[in-house]
Amino acid sequence: MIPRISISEAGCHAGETVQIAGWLYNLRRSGKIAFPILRDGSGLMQCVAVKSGMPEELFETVKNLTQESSLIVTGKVRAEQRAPGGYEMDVESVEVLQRVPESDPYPITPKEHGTEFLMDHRHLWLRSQRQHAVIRVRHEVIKAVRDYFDSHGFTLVDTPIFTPAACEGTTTLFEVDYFDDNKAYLTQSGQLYNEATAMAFGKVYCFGPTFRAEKSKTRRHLTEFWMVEPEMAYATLEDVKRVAEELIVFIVGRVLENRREELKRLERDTAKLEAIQAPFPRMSYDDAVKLLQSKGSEIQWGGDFGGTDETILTEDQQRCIMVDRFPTAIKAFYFEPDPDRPELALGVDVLAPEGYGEIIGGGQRIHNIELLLQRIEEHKLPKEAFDWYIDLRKYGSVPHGGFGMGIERCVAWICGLEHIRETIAFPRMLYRLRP
RNA sequence: UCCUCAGUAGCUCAAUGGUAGAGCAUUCGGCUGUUAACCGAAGGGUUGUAGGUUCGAGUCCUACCUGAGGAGCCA
Repeated sequence: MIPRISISEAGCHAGETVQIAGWLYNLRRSGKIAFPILRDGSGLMQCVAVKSGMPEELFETVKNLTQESSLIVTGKVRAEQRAPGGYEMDVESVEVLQRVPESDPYPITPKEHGTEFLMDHRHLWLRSQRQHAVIRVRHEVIKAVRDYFDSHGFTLVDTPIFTPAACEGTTTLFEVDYFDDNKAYLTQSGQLYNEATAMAFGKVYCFGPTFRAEKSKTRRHLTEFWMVEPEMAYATLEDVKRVAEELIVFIVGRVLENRREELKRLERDTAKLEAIQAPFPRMSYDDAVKLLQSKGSEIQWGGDFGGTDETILTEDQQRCIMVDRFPTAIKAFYFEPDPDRPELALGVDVLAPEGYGEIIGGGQRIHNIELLLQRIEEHKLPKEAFDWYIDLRKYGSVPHGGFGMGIERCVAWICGLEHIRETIAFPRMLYRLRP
C-alpha cells in the first residue's frame, strides 16, 4: 500500500514513493518533459514527467492535463533545488478523477484579474495561494482569540442571532419576518446578553456573526462579519483597556509565531507587527480632538472621528492607540459616565496603525438602575423590551464592562490587506450577496 | 441616500469622431529542466442597455443598469 501524504509533509518522505491527491495548479511542458504542479490545499508540489522514462500513454495523459483537474499522483519524492518548495516528485502513475474540459477551461488563470471577476468567482478564487494565506491567518487569529480567553478564566457563552430589539437604537437592523408576536432582527451585537451571562459567570465571551444593515460601501465594511465580545463583571474602563491590549498583543504574537510563511506570501512587513507591544499609547478624546485640529482636521469637539481622522491619529504611531472618554451624546445609551465629567462616557476605541482604523470598541456599562432608566428614556427606547436588561441592575448590580473586536478588520490589518473582503470566505457586502 | 470613477474578445487592457487591436487563456505545430516557461499559427466581438447628435460614434450628449472607491454610520 502506497502511503497518501499531504504536500506540506513531503520533506519527511524524501526518497519514498508516495501518493498525493490534489488538483492541477499549473502545467509547463516541452516536447519530451512536463512539469505539472499539483496543489492539495497544504502546499504546491512540482512533479516531473519525462517522456522517455514512462509509458507513452501516461506521458500523453500528463502532457494534456488541464488546470484544476482533480488527480491522484503516485511518485517518488526527491529534494530538488530548482523546484518551488525544495522538493519534487517523479511521476510514476496518475489517476485523473475529473478532467476539466478545454471547451470550458478554469476561469482563473495565473495572470491578473480584476476585483469584480474575482468576486464573482469567489468560490474558485479561494483556491489561490494568496487567499489560502489570508484565510489561514484568519484561522490563527480566531484560534488565538479563543486560546486567550479560555486561558484567562473566561467562559464561552454564545448569544442569540435572532433578537427582539435593537441593542443600540442607531444602526440599521435586518428584519426577519417569522415570529408571530414580534418582529425579529438579526443581532448586531451580543453585548446586552453578555452582560447577563457575565453576572452569571463572572467573565464571559461570545463569538459569532453580526449583521449590520448600514449602507456603508467602503473597504472597511461588511454587512455580515464576525465579532468576539468579552464582558467582565466587577470591571472598570481600565480593566477593559488592559484586556483589549493584552488580547491584541497575544493575537499578533501568535500570528508571527505560526504564520510567517503566510505573512511572507502576503508581502507583509512583519517589522510593523513585531512593534505591536504593550503598553499601547493612551489618549483621551479631548486630546485626540486637539491633535486632529492641530493637524488640519475639521473635527469639532462633540463629533465622531471620520475615516481620515483615524488615519491621522495613528499615522505617527507604531502601535495601536487607545482613545477613551467620548462625549456621551455620540455613544450608545449603556455607557457609564465619567464620575468627574458626566458629559463623557467611559468608552474606549482601539485604533490599529497604518490607517486600519477601529478594530475594538468597548467600555464600562451603566450599573445604576436609575441612570439606566433615564438613558433608556432619553434615547426613546421601548422600556418593555429592556425589562430583563434592567433586571440585571436590580439583582446584584456591579460595575462591569467589555468590548467587541471585529475579526475581519483585525485580520485585514495583520495581513496588510487593502480591502476587508478578502478576510472572509464569502463576504457579504452592500450589493454583494453571491456567490 | 449622496459624490467620484469605470464598463471593448473567456481574462487584463489598447484604439485623434473615420477598416475594433495586443498579451494571457483555448485549439494546432515546435521544444528534455521549466519557474506567471518560451517560439510559430488559428479561432474568438451586437464595444453594459436604450435613445440622441453626426455623412460617420467604442469615442460626444441624455437616461438607465452593473461594478469600484469614498462620504455619512460603524467593528
